[in-house]
Amino acid sequence: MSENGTTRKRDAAATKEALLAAATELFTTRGFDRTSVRDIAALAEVNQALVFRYFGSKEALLGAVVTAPGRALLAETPPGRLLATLVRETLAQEPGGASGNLLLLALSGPQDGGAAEVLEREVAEPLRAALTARTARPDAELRAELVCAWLLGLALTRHLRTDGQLAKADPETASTLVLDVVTTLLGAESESPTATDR
Amino acid sequence: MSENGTTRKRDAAATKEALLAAATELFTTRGFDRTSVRDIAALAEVNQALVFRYFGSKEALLGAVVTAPGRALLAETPPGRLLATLVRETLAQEPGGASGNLLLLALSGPQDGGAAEVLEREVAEPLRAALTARTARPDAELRAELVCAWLLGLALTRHLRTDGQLAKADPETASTLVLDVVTTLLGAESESPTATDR
DNA sequence: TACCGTTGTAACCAAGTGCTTACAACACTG
DNA sequence: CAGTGTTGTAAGCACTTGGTTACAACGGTA
Repeated sequence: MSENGTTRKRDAAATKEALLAAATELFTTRGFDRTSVRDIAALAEVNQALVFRYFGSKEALLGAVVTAPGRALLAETPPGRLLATLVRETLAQEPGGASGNLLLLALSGPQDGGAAEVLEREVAEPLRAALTARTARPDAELRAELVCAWLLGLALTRHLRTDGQLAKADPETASTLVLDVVTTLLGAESESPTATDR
Repeated sequence: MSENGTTRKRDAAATKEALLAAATELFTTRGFDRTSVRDIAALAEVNQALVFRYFGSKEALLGAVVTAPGRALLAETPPGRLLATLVRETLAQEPGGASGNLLLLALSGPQDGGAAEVLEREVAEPLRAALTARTARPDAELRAELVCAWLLGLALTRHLRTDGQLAKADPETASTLVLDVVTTLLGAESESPTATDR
């Protein structure tokens, strides 16, 4: 029996999801190492042994947490709109919010087989491909990577500098500014640079 | 006596520095939580209790580690050259190297009073000031922050994507590309955009 | 009803953590 | 020489960690 004296309802799917939600919350706010399996289980109101039953290990739980949003984003966004969508969503995200935390979590995690790899495979790589395809320049790939780097920096800046200009500015204004420059960098093959990627 | 049977030479300054060097090495490669005080002491070939004698706590050691390079860079670079210097050094840093690790360490650390704050105060803030001063535009501050964000993204991309285009490309080519675009963004008040900030 | 696989629980383990403390070895000063 | 403050050492404390295990409660089936 749990601390309240009753035995929990038997619902594997529900407890698995509760665990996943709690882990996402704690990993993104405190980081991986500063979050214990017991913390996660407590927040999910679940016995800590169940983490190992359902996910195998703490590390695997992290994998599950970090894989989900990447796949979701890629699944629901057509490749042609990736750039504009990402720029707008990046600059519209709440400063200090969860998605920025998740990004940092992924980046500072283990390089191989970890969160960063998923992010690279599921988001960055398709994005670069889409950007590269837009231009005929010989150094298209480099330029695409420069743009991706900017996107990364923008996301982190918006997340970390909660009272900076980027956080205060109108998302649409900033997006336009960025997209203009990006268009220049990628080679303005379009006549209406502000409406690219549509 | 230490493990080899002898007593260590008495040199407070030297052991303190050895500790600092070892901590920098381990913190940047493994991260803060995955590095134990005993690990640091072992690498420095010093008794672990000395960490607490000289730095007070593990957290304070991190502070010392992270404060040093920021102050050094700002001290030896004239404000007018900050941008060009940073772009060039960022794009010339060895992929996967120490400075990128230090950056990630700072960003994922605690927000308040931690490494990120020092970095902001000692590097980012003066840089933004220098960039803002260059332009008469009303949204100069926003544009400066966009540039800083790019710099951050570039540093991280170069660090993390060790076999990406940015890592492979000629640093000077990439720098020129970036500086060109940045000059456009900040308003091309100069006649020779590639030689800005000199 | 009896059975059995699934789900949940508590107690536990071995290893490691940051940090403290009592003490020994040394280098100075008088 | 004795006395004193500094530097280094070993042992240990109190606690947390990820992970395991033996077992109880349950729900479906036959």
